[in-house]
Amino acid sequence: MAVQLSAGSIAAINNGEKPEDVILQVIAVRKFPTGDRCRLLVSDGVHRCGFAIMATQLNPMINSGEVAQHAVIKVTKYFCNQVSEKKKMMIILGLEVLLTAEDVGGEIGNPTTYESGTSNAPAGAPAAASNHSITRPSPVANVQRSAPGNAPAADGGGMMPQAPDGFPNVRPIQTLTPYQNKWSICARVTQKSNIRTWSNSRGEGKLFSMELLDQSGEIRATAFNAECDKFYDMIEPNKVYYICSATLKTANKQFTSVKNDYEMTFNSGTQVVRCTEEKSIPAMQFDFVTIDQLENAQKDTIVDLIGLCRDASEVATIVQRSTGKELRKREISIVDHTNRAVSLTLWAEQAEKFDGTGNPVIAVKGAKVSDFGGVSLSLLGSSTLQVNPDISEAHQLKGWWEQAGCNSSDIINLSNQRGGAGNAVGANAVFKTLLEAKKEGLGSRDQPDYYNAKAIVTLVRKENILYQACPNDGCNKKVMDLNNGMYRCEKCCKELDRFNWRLMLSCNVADFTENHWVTVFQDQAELMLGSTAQELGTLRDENPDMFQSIIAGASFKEYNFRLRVKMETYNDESRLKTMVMSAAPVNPVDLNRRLIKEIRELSA
DNA sequence: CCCCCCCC
Repeated sequence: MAVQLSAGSIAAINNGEKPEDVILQVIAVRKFPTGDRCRLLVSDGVHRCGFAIMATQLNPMINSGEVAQHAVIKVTKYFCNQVSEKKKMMIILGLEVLLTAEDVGGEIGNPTTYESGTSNAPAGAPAAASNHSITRPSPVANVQRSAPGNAPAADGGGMMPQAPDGFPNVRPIQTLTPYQNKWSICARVTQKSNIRTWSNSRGEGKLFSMELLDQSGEIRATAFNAECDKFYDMIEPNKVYYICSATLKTANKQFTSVKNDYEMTFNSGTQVVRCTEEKSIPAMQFDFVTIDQLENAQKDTIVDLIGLCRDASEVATIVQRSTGKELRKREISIVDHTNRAVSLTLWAEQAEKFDGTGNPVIAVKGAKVSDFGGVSLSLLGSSTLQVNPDISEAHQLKGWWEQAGCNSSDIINLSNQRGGAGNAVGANAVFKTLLEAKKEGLGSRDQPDYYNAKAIVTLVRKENILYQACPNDGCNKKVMDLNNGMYRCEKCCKELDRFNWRLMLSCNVADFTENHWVTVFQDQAELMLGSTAQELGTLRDENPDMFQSIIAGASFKEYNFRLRVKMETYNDESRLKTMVMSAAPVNPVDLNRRLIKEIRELSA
């Protein structure tokens, strides 16, 4: 066998040595009853020992079956925790699989169970590891020896920065658990929230939270009330800090995408000191998806994304339905080399400060996927936005844009600006048949329901499709013709000498299950009739035949509709009203794209 | 001790 187990390394590690690149055989994999941590029973050919814990970010290797019983692994990065006086834990932060379970097919050698306190490797086994710890003295380890009160063996092979005075030894974030309290970390703040207040039955207060990153992993930390005041100003995003003495508790995965079983709460004893020797601490880590991958992303997924800002809207004010609060937002359209564009909504300060001039590269961490308009993205309080980050992906995108992207005529927008079913790309768009919508009772609650449906226009009611509307900006209320060349708007309380024609169609739409009457306003109606309201207003009197034929011509076309259903009460009578939010013609190009995709999936 | 993250 070409691969040799690191005989004696289990004893060496338990004796406080730190051999590098330890080659071990996996004897068993055990899942912890809580969380998703895994423990390995490993063998070095001499001893077997269940002291190895896998960092959770390595779990994919277990789930994929790479790390399985009998596989031979090389542990490239690890860290030791002293659990009790005689007991150590080896936390595996990095490993390579040298031989798969099939390659090996059984247990190598005849190892005996390692008993803590056993002196060295038995005679005959090479002391594979001991040289390393002699040739690579660790400054942190030296500090430990001179400070016997501290927990020993906390350096992870001499890679950890030196803690400042009064701080316990620096540990990798991945090794923190609620069961030890003598630790420091040296971590970069990759995300910092605003201060938020809360008030509920359990009380009220304020807090801010942050995400901390080092070489081993990440953790979320929260500072409440007094600690919120104490640390909010000093903690700056992207800077590196030593942190010690905070409370650890199990993270509720429901509320966070941070990859750690635990999270940190600052307490009155928590200390934070800026670290300026920060080179070894990684910067923010992105896990970018390309925009074409969003077509198949589930709604509410959290994603990292990088692309060029091809367009940005002005800041708009909207009213939050639940609270009546005014919110400010800005929509920006992001493109990447997959020739796809997606809309990203920025909120509040981020919306106001954003400057899209010059097509900057936008890197976003932790944006939420929404099914609005097909697929779109929204920033959350926990998201981070970087403009023109100095990373290779950004430079590549800039190059793509200048060479090809800016001239590309075939960029497909996954988010329809009209806010509707769009091109109906995106498996997440909720499509229903008209019968399903009816059976599910959509629109029968207080709030409107929205859904997408593919349907054919069967009939457009000819009567009253046009009305004379107030031309004042954003008013569009029906005006009263005073028959003296003047038109009165009751909303604006003004008499004006002109009006705009506006459309309000009543259409019957049908799919193979059911038909509904729907109302279609201006923009969508113009699209469906292929004429502007102004043209139609003129034609109605000047060329009634053509007017009629335009209306007739709107029938028997197929659309992906975005529909809004709401119960409306008029004269004590309640009935469901369906309104067309958007209508995207089902065009052959999109059909072909979807067919090709479906065929690929079927043949895969 | 929060855990909301909006609107079309």
